[in-house]
Amino acid sequence: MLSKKCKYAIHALVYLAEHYDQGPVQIEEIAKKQHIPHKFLEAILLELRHAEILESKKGKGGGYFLVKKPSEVNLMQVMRLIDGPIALLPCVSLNFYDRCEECKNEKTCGIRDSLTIVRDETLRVLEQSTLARILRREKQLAQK
Amino acid sequence: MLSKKCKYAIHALVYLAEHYDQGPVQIEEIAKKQHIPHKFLEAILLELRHAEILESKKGKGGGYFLVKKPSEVNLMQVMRLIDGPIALLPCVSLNFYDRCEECKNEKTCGIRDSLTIVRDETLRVLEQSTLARILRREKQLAQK
DNA sequence: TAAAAGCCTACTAAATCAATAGATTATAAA
DNA sequence: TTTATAATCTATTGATTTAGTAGGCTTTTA
Repeated sequence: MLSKKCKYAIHALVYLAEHYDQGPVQIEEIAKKQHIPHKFLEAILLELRHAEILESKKGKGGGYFLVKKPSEVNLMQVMRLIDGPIALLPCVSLNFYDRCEECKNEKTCGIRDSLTIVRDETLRVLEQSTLARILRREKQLAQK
Repeated sequence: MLSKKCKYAIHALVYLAEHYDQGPVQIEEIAKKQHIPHKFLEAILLELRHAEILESKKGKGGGYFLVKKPSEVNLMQVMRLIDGPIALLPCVSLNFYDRCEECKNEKTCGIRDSLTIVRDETLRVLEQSTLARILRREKQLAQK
């Protein structure tokens, strides 16, 4: 399961994608609209800024805004950044690989083989899930 | 990520599938062969017994054995049992559903929509990953 | 009847999660 | 140039989960 932090991050990003190219949005506004604790959100947005997904402006009229286009930010990036590995075991992870102590032979491990398929399918879907796509889908669903 | 407990459970089950129809296997044997702490494994196997995947025999010559066929036990069942939800958010879970406090409208949530696809793909693969299939795959990989 | 082997209850140390507090720094407008 | 605004940084904290451990109890079979 995703951590609350990661869920908050996604909601905040979708909100900022809705306000793309409309100038900075204050933490407080996002916090209120998305029901996220202000101080917690502060830390999350800072992390997204360090990852160069967001940028910020201080002082009056300041706030956060997307530096990447909504079509260039996807859930795979965000989840890896906030929660770490997407694979179900470290020995199956692409970005956070760690060898499996139990396995005698990683090459012939049947569990690993199954979980590699899960990983690849998951990555494929998450990579396609851009902020732009999420917004588009929301509008589609709202019309019905 | 899966918990260690869940990883241990899967390894133990694969081991028992290898010894299917060969009488009870003692906890100690599985613990040693799979490098799992004895007492921890005890608790895990008990849980699998309560879920009617395993059965046990007490006393000398006792131990654990599969009651289901290796082709009837899959990773979806085991993961749900040990780690709970497979979906990435509670509001997307089939077996552990919990409503999302942040969303105004769950029906039109674009995040939910993406994660529902991830869930379905993951379930599809995990359900196909039976103990029988894992064993078969290990033999295949070993031959190469 | 004694040894073997699983069963059950309780406890604990360490890590992670979900925040909160408070002081600091940068910016813009008055 | 001051003041209000808003992000930044450091640090601490309580709750929960994870990954076990300890120890006695019960059942079975040789």
